Amino acid sequence: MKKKEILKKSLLFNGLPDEQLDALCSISVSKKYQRGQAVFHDGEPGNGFYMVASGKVKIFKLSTDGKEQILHIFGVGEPFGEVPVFHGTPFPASASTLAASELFFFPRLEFINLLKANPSLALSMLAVLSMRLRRFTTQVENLTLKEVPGRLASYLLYLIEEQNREEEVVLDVPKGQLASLLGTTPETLSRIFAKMSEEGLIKVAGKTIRLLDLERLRER
Amino acid sequence: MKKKEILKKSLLFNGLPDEQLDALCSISVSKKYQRGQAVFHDGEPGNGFYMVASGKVKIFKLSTDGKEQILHIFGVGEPFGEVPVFHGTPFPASASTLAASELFFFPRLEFINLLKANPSLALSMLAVLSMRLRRFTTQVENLTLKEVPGRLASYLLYLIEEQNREEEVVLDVPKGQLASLLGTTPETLSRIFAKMSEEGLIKVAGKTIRLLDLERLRER
DNA sequence: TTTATTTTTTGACCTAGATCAATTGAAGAA
DNA sequence: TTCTTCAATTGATCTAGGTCAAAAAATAAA
Repeated sequence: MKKKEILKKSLLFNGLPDEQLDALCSISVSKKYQRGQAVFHDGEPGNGFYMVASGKVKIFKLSTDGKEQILHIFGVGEPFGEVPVFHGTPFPASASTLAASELFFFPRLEFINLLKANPSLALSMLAVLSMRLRRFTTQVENLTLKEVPGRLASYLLYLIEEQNREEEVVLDVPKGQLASLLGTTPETLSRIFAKMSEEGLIKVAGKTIRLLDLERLRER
Repeated sequence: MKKKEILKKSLLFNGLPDEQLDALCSISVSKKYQRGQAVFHDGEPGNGFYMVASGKVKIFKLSTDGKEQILHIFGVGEPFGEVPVFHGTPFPASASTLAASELFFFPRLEFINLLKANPSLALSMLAVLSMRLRRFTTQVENLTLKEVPGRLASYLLYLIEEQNREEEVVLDVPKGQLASLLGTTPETLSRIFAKMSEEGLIKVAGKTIRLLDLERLRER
C-alpha cells in the first residue's frame, strides 16, 4: 500500500488536508525491520517518532534481573516513541518488532515545524497522547486492582472489541508475550487458561479463543 | 498570590508571552475545595481541565470492592484532567483533594481556541502529556517489576529529588495514602518501614524520613 | 486535660502466584 | 519423515504480601 494511504488511514493523521499529508509523506522515512529487531532502547535519546506501516511493535521495560513488562503493542497506523519529541528526555522504554515490520520515521524538527503551522495536527497529536494516558490508567488499574484471571478477561474482551468479533478472538501475540503484557508468567497464564476452560468460560484452540460466556468474563 | 503569577510559574504556561497569560487568566475560573472533596469522578464527562493553585489533589481508581489505587498526586502549578479535553472521552479516573485547595478550571472550548491560535501553547501541552506518559511508564515498571520495598525506595529517592534535599524528606501524604500510591496496604508498608529502619537504610520520625544510605536504597 | 476518633503498628494466618524442574507438544530444518 | 529447537503445559514447592483482629499512637474535639 502507498505511504500516503497508510498515513491517511491512521488515527493520528486521519482527516488532515491533502497538502499536509503530502508534507508528512515527504518528511518521513521508511525503515524495514526483521522480526524481533530492536527499534530503540530505554534511555536512548530520540530525535523523532515512529508509525507502524506494517507488522507489530512491542514497547517494554526490562528489570535489572531480566524480567520484561510489555507496556503496549502497536499495530498498523499507530504512532509510538513520541515522548522524546515533545519532552526532550530519552525514551522511557524500549521498542522492538514482534514481526517483520515497516516503520515510518518522523524526524523531530521537521515534524514540530509542521505542528507549528497546523494547529489541527497538534490537536490530533494531543488526542493520541490523551488516549495513551487513558490506556495507561486502565493498565495500572488492571495490574494493581485485579488479579491475573481478571486481567486476562479484560484483555480478551478488549480483543473482541478491537477485532470486531462476536465470540471468537485471535491472539495477536504468542502466549509468552501475553504473559509479559499481563504482568505474570507463562506458567501462571497457562494454568489460568486451563482453569477458565474447565469453568466453561472460554475454549482455547491454539491462538484462537472462543469466549463462551461474555457475561461472566465481564464480572471478573 | 495572584492568579497570573501562579500560571506563569507553572511548567505548562511558563515562558508564554504576557498577552497569552492574560487570555488564560480570563478564560479560567477559580474554585475552592475543602480537604477530601471530590473534584470529578471516573467515567464522568469533562468539559475542561484543572490546575492546582494551592493544596494537593490525588487522581485514583477504585476497584469494585472498594480498593483504591492512586495514580498520581498533583501539587501547585500542575494541570490534571486533560484527557476528556483532547480525546473527548470521559474522565479515566477520579480526582479529589488531599488538602483544602484552590483549583483553576479551564473550559474546553475556550482553551482549544487559544491552542489553535498559539502553537507554542500546544507544544507545552504536548510536553506536559509526554512527561505524564513517562511517569506512567515508570509507575508500571515499579508496580510490576519491583517489589514493595523497591517501590518505597524509588518513591523516597523521587521525593529527595523533588524536594531538593540531601538526606531528609518529608512525606507529602499520610502513610495510608502512600500505601495506595505504592500499590500495597498500610500494614505491609508499615512493616517495610520498620524493616528498612532495622537495616539502617532510613530513620523514620513521623512524616520526616532521613535517608541513611542512598547507595543501598538505589539498588533496591 | 480528658475523651473520642482516626491512623499506625504489631501479631497470626492464609492465599495468589512465582519459581524450579520435568514433560509434552508444536514448528522449522535437514 | 526424522531431528532439533523452542514454546506450552503440568506438577511440586515456596514466599511476598494480603487479610483479619487487636493494641498502641497520634489527632482532634470537648
